[in-house]
Amino acid sequence: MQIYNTLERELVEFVPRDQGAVSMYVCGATVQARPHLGHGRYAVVFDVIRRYLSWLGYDVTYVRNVTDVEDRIIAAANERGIDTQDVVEQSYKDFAEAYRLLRVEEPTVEPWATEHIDDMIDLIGTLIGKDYAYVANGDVYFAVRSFPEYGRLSRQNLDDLRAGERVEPEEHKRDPLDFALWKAAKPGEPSWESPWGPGRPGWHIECSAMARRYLGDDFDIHAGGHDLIFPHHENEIAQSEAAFGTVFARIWLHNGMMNLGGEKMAKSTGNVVDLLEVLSLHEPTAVRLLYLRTHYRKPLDFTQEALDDAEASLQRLWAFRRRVEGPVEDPPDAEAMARFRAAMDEDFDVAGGLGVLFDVVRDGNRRLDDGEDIGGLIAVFDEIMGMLALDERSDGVADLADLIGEIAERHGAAANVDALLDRREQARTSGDFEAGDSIRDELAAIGIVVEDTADGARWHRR
RNA sequence: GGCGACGUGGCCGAGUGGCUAGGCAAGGGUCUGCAAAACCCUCUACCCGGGUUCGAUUCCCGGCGUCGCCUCCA
Repeated sequence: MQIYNTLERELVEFVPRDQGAVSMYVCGATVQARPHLGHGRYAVVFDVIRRYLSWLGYDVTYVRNVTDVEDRIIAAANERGIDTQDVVEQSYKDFAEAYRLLRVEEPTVEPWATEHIDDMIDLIGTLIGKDYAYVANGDVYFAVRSFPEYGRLSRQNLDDLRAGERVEPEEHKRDPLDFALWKAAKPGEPSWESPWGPGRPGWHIECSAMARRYLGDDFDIHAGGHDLIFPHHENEIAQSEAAFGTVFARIWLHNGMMNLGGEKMAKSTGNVVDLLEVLSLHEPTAVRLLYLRTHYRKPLDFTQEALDDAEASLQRLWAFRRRVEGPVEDPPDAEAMARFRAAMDEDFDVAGGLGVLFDVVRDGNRRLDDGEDIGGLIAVFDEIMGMLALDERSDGVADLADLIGEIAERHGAAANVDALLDRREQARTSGDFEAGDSIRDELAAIGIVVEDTADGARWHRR
């Protein structure tokens, strides 16, 4: 299997540290506000990579952190006049709900930054002890120029960086490029005791501390958004490798940004689409498919057309599966399965894999029309759809039963769709098409599509 | 200014040194009381200019364009 490693800027053969197991760390969200579409993308894209590795048989340890102490959380709390804890709690709930709707699997471990302050303090102490970091007025900074490898990930030359133009006046850095490991407490901010006085951790240190705690040194995959390459991931490498003298992460994966109107979606610019809103207006699985249609490393422009497109193609997939009832016993068609794997093995080319899936659908439909048995293709289909977690709808329309009940009452049927369809059939055979059509229309109005087939009427949700 | 990515048919979007990716839309058809849904068929593209090659959308060089990072960011 080949994976694109940002560190090398090329495809590398994947060889895990421990045979049969994969250790993976993903930079999760800073819980400061509601998630936008970009957050959904990183979550889904790395979820699929994780699922694929598991599907291949690897025992995957998947760590995704929660940043619950950070400048923007404090800013959000001040702005709204509430406690930082309330900001964190609400935002975390929103993220969790979005992940659930998108069918993102729970991480193996979900460490919270504030629960690992001791680990961070230890790490900072080690860095100071090795002269990679220094204390200044209660702050602790990492001395970038003490780490010769600095800039390797982002291909940046220290002298070319434009940092320093925005150094805050209260900072006491020796070099403008130095970054904070520990920030001295300010009034009204959450703080913890430390050997350097009360304060709170800088942003980058948490990932170094938590990744090491749960995955050790030299773990397999570190993933995150493309915008994290510099400075976040660059700084993580510097901290970890300076402190422990070992390789931090072997492979770095970065997902492309979600764009809106051709420009990056980011809260700071207001150029965002609210994720939970989209998920409430559209089938979440279609949003998942939207993310998956584009290779994870490329930018993805969000448009209504693109989402409608994804929704329509998802309907095609589901419609195919509806043509064959129940699970199949047959072994998956080997050729199709191999084509799918070949695509996925080349840097997780999910879009290419979806092409294989649609080939299976077309081929399957054709052979079904000819009255052939297509168990082997259905098995492939189920395998792939299950692996990608596209196999079922994921919304929570709870009041659908009530709506069906209302319709049933009007037509004197039992309160379920099948009874209504029986009713419609009676009406049609007695020539009362008006009554029959009315049932059909009313069901359509609540999102239930009636299909008349050679074997009678069937229904499904739109 | 430095670093980097990308430019594929109406739209979206994989991939490849020579052999129709795929999806959506559109057009045609099958089915049907009507309709819908569903299914089938059709639609042969790779920014521009050089170069390498028997042959380039695919490799190399240059240009143009779009975007990202260099400040918080998935």
